[in-house]
Amino acid sequence: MDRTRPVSIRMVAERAGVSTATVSNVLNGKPTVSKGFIAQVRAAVDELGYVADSNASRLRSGRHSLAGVVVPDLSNPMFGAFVSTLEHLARDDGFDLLVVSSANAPEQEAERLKSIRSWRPAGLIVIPCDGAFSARLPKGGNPPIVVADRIPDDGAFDLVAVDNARSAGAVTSHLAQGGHRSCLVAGSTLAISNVRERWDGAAAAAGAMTMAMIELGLDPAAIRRRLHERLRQAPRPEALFTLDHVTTLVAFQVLSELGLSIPRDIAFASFDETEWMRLVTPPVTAVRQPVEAMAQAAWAQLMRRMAGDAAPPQTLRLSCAIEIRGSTLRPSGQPRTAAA
Amino acid sequence: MDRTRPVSIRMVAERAGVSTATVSNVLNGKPTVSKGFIAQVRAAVDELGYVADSNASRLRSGRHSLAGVVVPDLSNPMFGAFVSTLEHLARDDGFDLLVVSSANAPEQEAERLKSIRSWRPAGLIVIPCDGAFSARLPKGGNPPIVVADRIPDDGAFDLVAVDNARSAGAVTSHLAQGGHRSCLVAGSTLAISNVRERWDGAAAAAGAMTMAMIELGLDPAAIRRRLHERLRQAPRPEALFTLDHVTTLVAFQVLSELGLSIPRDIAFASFDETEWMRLVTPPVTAVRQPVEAMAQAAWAQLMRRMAGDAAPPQTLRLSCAIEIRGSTLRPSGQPRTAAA
DNA sequence: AGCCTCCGATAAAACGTTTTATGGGAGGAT
DNA sequence: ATCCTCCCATAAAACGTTTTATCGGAGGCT
Repeated sequence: MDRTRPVSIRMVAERAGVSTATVSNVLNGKPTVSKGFIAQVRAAVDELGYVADSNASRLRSGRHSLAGVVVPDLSNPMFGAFVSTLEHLARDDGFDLLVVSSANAPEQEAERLKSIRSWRPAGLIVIPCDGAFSARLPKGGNPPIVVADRIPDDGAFDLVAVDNARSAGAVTSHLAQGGHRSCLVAGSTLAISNVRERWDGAAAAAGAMTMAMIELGLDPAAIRRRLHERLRQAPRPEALFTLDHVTTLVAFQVLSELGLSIPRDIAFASFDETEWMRLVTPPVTAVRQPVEAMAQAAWAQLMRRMAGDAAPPQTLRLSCAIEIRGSTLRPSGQPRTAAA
Repeated sequence: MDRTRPVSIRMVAERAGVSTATVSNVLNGKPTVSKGFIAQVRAAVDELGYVADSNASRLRSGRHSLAGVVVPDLSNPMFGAFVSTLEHLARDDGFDLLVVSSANAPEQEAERLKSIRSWRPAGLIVIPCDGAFSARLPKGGNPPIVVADRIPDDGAFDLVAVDNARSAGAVTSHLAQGGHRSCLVAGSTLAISNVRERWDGAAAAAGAMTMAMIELGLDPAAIRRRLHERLRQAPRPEALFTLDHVTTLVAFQVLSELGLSIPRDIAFASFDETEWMRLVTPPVTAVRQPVEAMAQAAWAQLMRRMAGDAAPPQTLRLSCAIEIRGSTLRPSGQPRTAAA
């Protein structure tokens, strides 16, 4: 409200009748200050509502308490949950978080990385928007970086991700065992390592089931158009497996628009669960990613790096839970041949 | 990766064979530098990958490029979308965003406000966790603050919110006109102005419909328990209107667990739409809040304040869209008396 | 009393910038 | 040739901290 210059350590010192050095010593808990002065300084701080300027503090001491987070899109609930978890962990360790979004656009990611570096964060946690991440890293002393969720094509980074291939494979073999004979796998783009790994894993576990992959892009309108087109072609696949959040959402709507009944006309499964998948009827079979655990692992690793750990880059793969639900269960007694 | 001290303006100056002042002048586009030196400096900057330290810069120049955001919970998609929009707007105006979450807890909010202030942001956008917000503001020179979504009980703030009462009233009268004779309104807590305003608005527009309000708290487990309990009591209300995101989600599940069919056994409407409400069958009637517009208005107002605008605090109320869907439509021809 | 030690407080330097004030050199006018 | 003006570059101060080095004084010892 009041637009005056914020109180500085000098004003506190003056009010307490001591030097700025003493104020600093009190606030940082140095044991060299006498009882009386401690009390005086505390009083002055309270009266003035003084909070030390973290920037100036960092400038002189070199001790950072700021970390940066770069995510593709904050409005995606999964990334929201990721950042939220991170924020709490960081807080517990005394760090604040600078959050930027790359909007899934490589140029924007590059620019954000540069601008975030101007704050000299002690460390960075990044979910890159595609595999070419390391080329966009500004050269010149970068802080420690932990890459999460999506794997860059090159570069030596600490990585935290999920076992995409295994989980996708589990879904595919579940579908195959359910008697489905063809499966369309839909994802945004193979430029994203997640999608690539999921497709590879899905294909590898297909068994006798016929598999096809379709790349739909990142724009919801385009996804919708392309999927409409594909699903109207004969023969229609007996199962649809969507590999990421946006694709799943649009696909579910498209199925409904085409009047296809799940799972009678087509089975439906998704990577990346969101809450609505439990709420619809039938509920949707989905791979639930351990977002909180991923955030936790990423932060823990970053803390180690910030503390000076110089071990070689480490990769961590977390396993997902497969939630089998009604959307992939064969309607009892209905032989598939009759429906197709 | 490399843990050396980041390049400073001094190294750039040395490499370019000029003084630090000249480097600064080049980078800030001061017109007083000769062509030749500009080129030399640019080259040195590129070679070293130099990015000026925003903190040191701010310290000397007094020009800030950091703003703070305080939200109750980043994992709530609505707040995620809010922050996401804010982030893009801020970016366009050259600001970075420090994001903290208060976890809907007053003490945490107070602590976050204090810690965020240590970064000396140029301005703050806050969604408070309850009405007592102004009491938690640290005293002593605060930056301009815009409060969004929830209205504090006191204090002179710029406010951006939605017309809760009118929108809730519209839902209630829609229910009444549909022939429902009793309605249970469920919300987290009346300590949140939104919930209070929505309840007031809903009650005011009830007409002949019997209204009851139930406060369920913020904890999902407790919400679930209390709602189960209430809905098993006779007489069961003919309609359920939930006033916030979490309550809605839990309520929808509870209805399903109790085996109640929507809208035959009970009509269902929600404030605060999320994407799944369009996906379930029947789709859920909901009030859609203009989250992006709210973020936009909040940021615009904050920009004005940061530019020095000293006009008296201003309140903005944005209007919501009411999405009438299947969950509140009377099953055709079925007289309600037969169902109840 | 004289000396040494130690404790506690402070003055001043340093961090990486921007800005103000200063200074030097080139060129034009007398 | 001398002087005056610009123009462009720089030295130095300043921002709000922390830290190092200094300094004064109280107390204990001979």
